Amino acid sequence: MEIRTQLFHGDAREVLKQLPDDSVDLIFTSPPYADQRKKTYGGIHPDEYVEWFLPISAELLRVLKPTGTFILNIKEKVVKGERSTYVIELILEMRRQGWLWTEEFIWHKKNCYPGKWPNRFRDAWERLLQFNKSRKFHMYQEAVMVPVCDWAKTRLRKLSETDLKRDESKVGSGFGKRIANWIGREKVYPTNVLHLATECSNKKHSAAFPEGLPEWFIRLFTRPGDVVLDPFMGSGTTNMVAQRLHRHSIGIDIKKEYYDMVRAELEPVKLVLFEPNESYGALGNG
Amino acid sequence: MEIRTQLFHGDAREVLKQLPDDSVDLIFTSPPYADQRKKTYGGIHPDEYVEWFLPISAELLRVLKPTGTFILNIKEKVVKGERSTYVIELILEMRRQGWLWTEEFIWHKKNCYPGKWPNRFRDAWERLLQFNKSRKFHMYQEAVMVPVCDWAKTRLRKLSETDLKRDESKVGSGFGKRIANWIGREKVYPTNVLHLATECSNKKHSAAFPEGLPEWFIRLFTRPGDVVLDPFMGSGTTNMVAQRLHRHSIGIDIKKEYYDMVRAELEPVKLVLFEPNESYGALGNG
DNA sequence: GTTCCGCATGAATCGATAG
DNA sequence: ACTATCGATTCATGCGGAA
Repeated sequence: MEIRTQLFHGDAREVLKQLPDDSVDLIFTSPPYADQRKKTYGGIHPDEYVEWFLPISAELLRVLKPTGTFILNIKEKVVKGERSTYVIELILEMRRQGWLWTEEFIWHKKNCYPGKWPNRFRDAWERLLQFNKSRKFHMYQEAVMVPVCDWAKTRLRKLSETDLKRDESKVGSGFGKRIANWIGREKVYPTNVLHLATECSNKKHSAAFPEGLPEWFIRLFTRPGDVVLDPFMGSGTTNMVAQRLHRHSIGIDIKKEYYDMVRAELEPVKLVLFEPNESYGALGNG
Repeated sequence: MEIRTQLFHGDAREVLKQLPDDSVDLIFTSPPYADQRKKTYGGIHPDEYVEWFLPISAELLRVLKPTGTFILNIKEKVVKGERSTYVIELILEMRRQGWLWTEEFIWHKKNCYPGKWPNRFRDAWERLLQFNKSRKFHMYQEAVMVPVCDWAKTRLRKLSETDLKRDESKVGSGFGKRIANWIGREKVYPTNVLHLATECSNKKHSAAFPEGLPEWFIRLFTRPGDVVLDPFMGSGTTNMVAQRLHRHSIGIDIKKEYYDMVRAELEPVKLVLFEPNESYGALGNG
């Protein structure tokens, strides 16, 4: 099967208008957090965040198939000692827009940012908000089943603590490279808590989230040949994983630097490129 | 030190009015969850939940010391395939009431309720919303420090007692010996994710949360001799832990059956009982 | 080819200092 | 008074180099 990876350089608010209605199976994205990443993106003030995001989510609602799913990775920052409320306000506003707030997954970050403060602990989790267009959405639960946890007993004696620890962290995601070893064993369905480590000091590309995160949701909500969209692709993790899993994908980023980087890393034969100075072609469904 | 445990039988909305201003150091509670079935005793309809809770949170704001903390254990239900929004609406309304939404802890339930649904996974987490009256609240972080590396802690908890007590000579791998080494290691501050198992032990009454949950917050936000309040005490887990940790505590429940049960279980000499037909005495501060 | 050890690096947050 | 910038704090992880 020929897999297309379409990259766009431009503002998500504008580029999304070029995409046809009901054409995407999964939207997985991690938009710039409020006042975060000022150097790379502009940095949106917490008070303006909902207002900024709503036009985008309106377009996302339009391009998503009725059976599709939108996963929004986000976490509110602390302002003056309080958690900001823009994320929960966004949930309420998106429901008014027509979205269904189906579920909230938790990404439990195994290695969170260090630090010590007198009034709070380190923040070790982020939200993965699941929105849907209708109650009848596609979900392929078997694709993310995890082995039962009796493996530990058999491996405990052989492995060093270091190996044990590292294997375990991968088991939490269900996507350790040793997963092949567990094929044939009894498997169970996962929960709505994902236990992954952030990928730090990965020199090639520093992503906001580990590959295991989009991988889990791509497996869960799409099949090979489906279309995955990330309107804030950043280093392109979502598109890279989609390509590896044989899903078509669309990536958008406002930063030329990211656009160029992802273009260089993804397999060229599968790429379809769109730049602002070109005329946008019609996009077919996957 | 003489520790008082005051139990009230009655409606929290009424009983709380009897408590003096600025007299409580920590409120830890898990209120009755919303229930769609209107007939259910004690259940509040999701649409009426915020309206029902706000008068109570107003009283809680009054009785809490300016340096105190309110921990609200709650999780929204699924209604017609969607997560209800009453919890996030409650956060917004409580802020308007004057509360500061300081933090949201996650209780990651190690063994969550089993089950399978076509469109969602098992729910393995609950919210622990931290509200404060002012930005200067007491926090005793050293009381909840954990051994280095979360995996070490997890490993320790997972091991059975025999594993821990086992003579190192019997363990060819040296695993037991290494466990002992970790115990003496340096400790670090925890994160805002708590990884506790639900208690499925042989308890007569099923508690909404394990003892470890109130214990962690009681240690974190109070010192011995401080006052802990649970306006929906249920089986009295919060008060039981408070008593064990030498904190004064106040428990309220509308169900006579719970009130009687907790009264029977807590150490009688430390109890101060209040029933609706008695005149409420003045309550001293801890 | 393993195992072990050292080190850089994070979607962070606070408090102080400066405009 | 209010916002902007900066240093200090802190720890799990992956990577590279050494034994």
